[in-house]
Amino acid sequence: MAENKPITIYDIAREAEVSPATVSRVLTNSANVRKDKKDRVEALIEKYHFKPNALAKGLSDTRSETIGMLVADIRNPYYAELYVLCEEEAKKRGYTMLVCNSFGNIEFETQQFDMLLQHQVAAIIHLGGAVDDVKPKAQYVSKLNQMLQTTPVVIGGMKSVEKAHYVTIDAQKATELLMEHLLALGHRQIAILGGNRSVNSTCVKYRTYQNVLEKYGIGFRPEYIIGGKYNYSSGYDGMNRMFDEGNIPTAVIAINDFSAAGVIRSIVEHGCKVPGDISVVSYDNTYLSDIVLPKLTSIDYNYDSYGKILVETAIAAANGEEIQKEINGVQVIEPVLVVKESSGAVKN
Amino acid sequence: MAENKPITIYDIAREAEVSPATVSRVLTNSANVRKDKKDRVEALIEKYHFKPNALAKGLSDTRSETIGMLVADIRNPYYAELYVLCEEEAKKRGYTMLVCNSFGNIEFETQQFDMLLQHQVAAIIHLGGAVDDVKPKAQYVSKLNQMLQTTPVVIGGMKSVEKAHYVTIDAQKATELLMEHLLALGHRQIAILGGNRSVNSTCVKYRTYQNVLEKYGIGFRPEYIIGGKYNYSSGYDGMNRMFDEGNIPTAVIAINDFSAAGVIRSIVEHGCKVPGDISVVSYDNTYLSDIVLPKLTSIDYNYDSYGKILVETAIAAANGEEIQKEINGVQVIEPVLVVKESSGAVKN
DNA sequence: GTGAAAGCGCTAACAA
DNA sequence: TTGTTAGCGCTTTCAC
Repeated sequence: MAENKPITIYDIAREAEVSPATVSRVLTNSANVRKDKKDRVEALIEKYHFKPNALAKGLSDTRSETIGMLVADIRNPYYAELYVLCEEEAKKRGYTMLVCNSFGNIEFETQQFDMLLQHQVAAIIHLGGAVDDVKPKAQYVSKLNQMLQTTPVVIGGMKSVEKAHYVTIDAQKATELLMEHLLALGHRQIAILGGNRSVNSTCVKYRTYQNVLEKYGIGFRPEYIIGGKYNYSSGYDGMNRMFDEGNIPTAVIAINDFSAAGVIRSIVEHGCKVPGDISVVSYDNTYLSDIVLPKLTSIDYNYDSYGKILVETAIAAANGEEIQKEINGVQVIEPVLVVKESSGAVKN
Repeated sequence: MAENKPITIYDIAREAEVSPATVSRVLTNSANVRKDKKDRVEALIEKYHFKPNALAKGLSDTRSETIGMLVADIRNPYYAELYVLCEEEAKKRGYTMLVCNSFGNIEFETQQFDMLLQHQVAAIIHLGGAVDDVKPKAQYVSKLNQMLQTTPVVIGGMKSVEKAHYVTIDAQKATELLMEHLLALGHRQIAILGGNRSVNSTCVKYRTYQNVLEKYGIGFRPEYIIGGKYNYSSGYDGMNRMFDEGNIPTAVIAINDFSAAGVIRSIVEHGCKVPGDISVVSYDNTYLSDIVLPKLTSIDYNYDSYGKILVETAIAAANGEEIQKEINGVQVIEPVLVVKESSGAVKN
């Protein structure tokens, strides 16, 4: 069963007739080494497929080269996409990503933080879960503060604690884009569906929704705000409820692509057409939005730069650098409206 | 910027007036420690939120407690699901998962393997990418053999190298289930769409498809085998081609849920109904199959036990144990047909 | 330019 | 039961 003892710089050093320190030097390229020695060492590294032990490196270095990432659920394409982009950027800069899931459970979240801490990550990127609470849980805030004593944390969410770094989506702008798009199409009966008011961004979305209605002098109907979760069923159930109660809007804003898919199913099952009878738009523009039929008009966040900013900020913070683009600890991600098939002119 | 020096077992030891070894003992629960000392140590651990440095532990231990996992693309719900289940099982057993993506690129794959090796993972689980090649790439086989000298590898795919462990889906059985389901519904014009013959499981699926046709005395039509990739467009384009060429089957087997979604779009765009005019079934039964409209009849793999087996096997192999359930290095995952909405009786 | 040696934080003999 | 000590594999002064 695979039990060859892995080789070390000592083995290389011995065979190359140099000191371990010299091997280390060529490995890290940290100092000049005479050509011939360097060549000999490199040849042996090649010969044995030698890979320096990352644990030992991390131990002696003090500085680690891995970035921890805690997301709510990697199965959600929103997080998966962001993670992949972060990994790409991290790799480009010589870092490794260590991801894990919190599944929105605060106990679990704390455990995962500890795990990341134990692995001496240089910084932590945290998306989803406790970061999104309108009223942050005491346990989370205290854990966060504790972590911040040793490890910088970059949070995708609204600002809560002073020392952390924030990269926040402009949920207000996102909602305005959606509303203005629908209003321009002639919609006046607009519902917003899914999500929980205790979640910061959702709260902002709901509020902005109301503000825009008011601004355009459109009466606000509480039946048009249907809370829920962030999954398929929540969209499906919510829309079914509107049908059942006879409150049928001409357009629905779904809290994300999953719930939009559920909304569409409900609409179709009720014999209506999207967007012919009812328009459906959503936040996130994950690949789901292109798989659903019709393709979803949705809010994109320019994921490429989002991921890049997260990692850049994490690395900069890990090195104790100032983050230039940060205003009062926050960087803002601009949402972009992507119009596809699920929204159309209001039916007369 | 977060620069408090992290505390160590020495700090704890000093303050508790015991030796570092004793602190280590309570940490690992590896030996009896007198109650009062244990209490003092635990109190301090609590007080300082002390978390032992996983790198140091890994270094001294010789044995690491992390399992590396290399998947083709974590954004694919098939891999994401499996990863999450593996993480769960690993956690239950005190292991940490370190995931990364290969994106089907052999160079990249090799790099990621090296990264995992450097991190001294106890074992590697490898899904997708090079594992699936009908004719394994020389570079892959050589890398695999090199890794196997020090680290056990569990592969989700067909057997290629002797020393590795395999957990293989029974693609033949899966295809038989699909075919028999469609045949029972009266279909005789069945197409199979998407995927590449150079991929092992796909190859088996194609072959079995032909065998079943033959067994039932149904003429095989080459126009009904449409290769492609494993994504949405490949399903969409492939189905469009069938319409264009006038080869319109009454049922389509899509290589996975993504391509099935594309197939459905094409069908709907051509004014036909699923399953009224054309039935569509697929492999994998990821959550996509429930989001698509109609919900996809699909092949499930009992992911729970699949993930569990992967991790169990990895850990057992890491500990040099025999894998009981293995037959000649291979464990087989039984596919299960899940009938939903996208398949129905053939149209008369 | 290069080697010797100390140290990163932990575990695991080995003594006591 | 507990402390002392010697590593684990690497980096990094500090001399030379």
